[in-house]
Amino acid sequence: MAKFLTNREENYAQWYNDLVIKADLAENSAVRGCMVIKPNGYAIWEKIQAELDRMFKATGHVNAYFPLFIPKSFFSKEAAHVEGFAKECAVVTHYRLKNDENGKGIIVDPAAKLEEELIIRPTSETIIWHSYKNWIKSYRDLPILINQWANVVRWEMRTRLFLRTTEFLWQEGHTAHATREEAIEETERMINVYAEFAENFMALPVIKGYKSENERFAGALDTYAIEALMQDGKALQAGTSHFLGQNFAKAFDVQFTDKTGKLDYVWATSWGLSTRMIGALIMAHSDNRGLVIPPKLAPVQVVIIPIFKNTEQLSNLSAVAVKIKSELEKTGLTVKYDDRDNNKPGWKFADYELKGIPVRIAMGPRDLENGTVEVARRDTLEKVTIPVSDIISYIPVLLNEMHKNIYNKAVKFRNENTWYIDKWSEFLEILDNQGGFIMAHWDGTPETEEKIKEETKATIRIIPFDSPEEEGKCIYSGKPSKRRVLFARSY
RNA sequence: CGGGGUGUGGCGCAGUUGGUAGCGUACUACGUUCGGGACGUAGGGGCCGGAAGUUCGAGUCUUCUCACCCCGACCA
Repeated sequence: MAKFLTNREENYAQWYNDLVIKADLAENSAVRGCMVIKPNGYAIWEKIQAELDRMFKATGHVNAYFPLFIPKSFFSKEAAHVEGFAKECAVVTHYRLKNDENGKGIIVDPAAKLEEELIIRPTSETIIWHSYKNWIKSYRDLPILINQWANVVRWEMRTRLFLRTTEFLWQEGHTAHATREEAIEETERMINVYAEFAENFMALPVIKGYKSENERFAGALDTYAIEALMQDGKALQAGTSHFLGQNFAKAFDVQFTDKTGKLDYVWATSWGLSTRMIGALIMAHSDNRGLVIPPKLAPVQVVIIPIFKNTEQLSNLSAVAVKIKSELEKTGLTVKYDDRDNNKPGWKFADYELKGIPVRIAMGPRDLENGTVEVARRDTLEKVTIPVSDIISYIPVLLNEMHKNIYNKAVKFRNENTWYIDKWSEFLEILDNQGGFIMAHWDGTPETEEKIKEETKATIRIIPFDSPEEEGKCIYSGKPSKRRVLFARSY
């Protein structure tokens, strides 16, 4: 096994895996490709959930829940959709076990075979549209703006903690609209929500854009995505929003009567964001000391550590610490006071750095005498000593400042690793050396994209919304192109 | 599914030409410590991933098998 945090350049994947495990976020479970999300990891997910949920509700959405199982027949109604997911589905075929007559233990009871197999949802479009059919008769029933927090299963060949697990947690929004324009507007609205979330809460700069035809969601007319750059130069798709057109409405026969009394199919969108975001957070911000959790998503934002020789000193320190804790909590922060005496302060410092707690307040007898505390920030590891009376005003400002700093650092990294390239040789050279985002011209054909993928493993991550029009020649074919697209190797 | 690697106390590892398992860390107790991952003393914990075989004797050799990790293939 690789040594913890020592071989980052040699093997980023291993470094990442070690970090996840050392920081106590997750571990492999007994089930192939599945992970146990441990309390430290789940707490981050809960913060992500809370913020996203707030944003969804602010944009008019409500939560609901649909079944885990999807009858096989539902799944095959939309041709492109089944094509896209067929290869990675877990299928339930029986509903009962029994004791083997030959003493071989528990076996599947052959008599309990399901007449129709059930698919464990890889995504919920089909089962949701089956319900929507019954809910929608008139334009007055629209729009339907529903989100679901759920688990899904995709039987990928290769898995990695948080980034691609067989089972993962996510939210999936499924909306139904009376008009094409309204649905497109919703698709755009939600990709903007995701981008805003990434930047304001994850401190993660992202690029918004369209997916190319090859990379589009199975069954969508258009897929918008946000892409982020990880520290090893690979791209990570962090959230997607799909304009589904009338594909699912037609597949599930969902028609409504419009204002003029005419029948029409409903327009749809879907959008999702998963526990992969935790992976993005880890890979984007962490350093060789461990995690760096952006302050707004940190389950514990401030930890107070007393430095003491005996119980008398501890109780003197505790009196002050507890007061600081409750004062900070009144401002809405989550604060932990760690007065355990089974670990030395130095051990605690290192441990909380590994776990990415944004701010550490240390206080010992010397501070008590001077009426001060030592405040250390995780992002820069800088320490300052300030008067106790300043803490309440100091910490919130510091946390804001840290968010900005972490974000700016990520922006700087991305800018330094974004290349505007016009020569194929340079394209190859950059992929082999430092990686990163490559902005290059493309002739717009799936064939060219496919060939580039075959030769370099790089794909078009996104056609940025804000990519300006300019005349150019395709980096691969030399044919004319009107704008640059974003190429990268990805997870 | 192909290529490579690893399976030995909770975690990280060593174990030579086969001789009946050890180190670091963690854990327990006591004492001394406590401003950047403390120290001493004394303890507890492993039939060496599993199965079969060779042998007087297998962590070590052979065959089979399982699991995990990395690289590919695959991946809204």
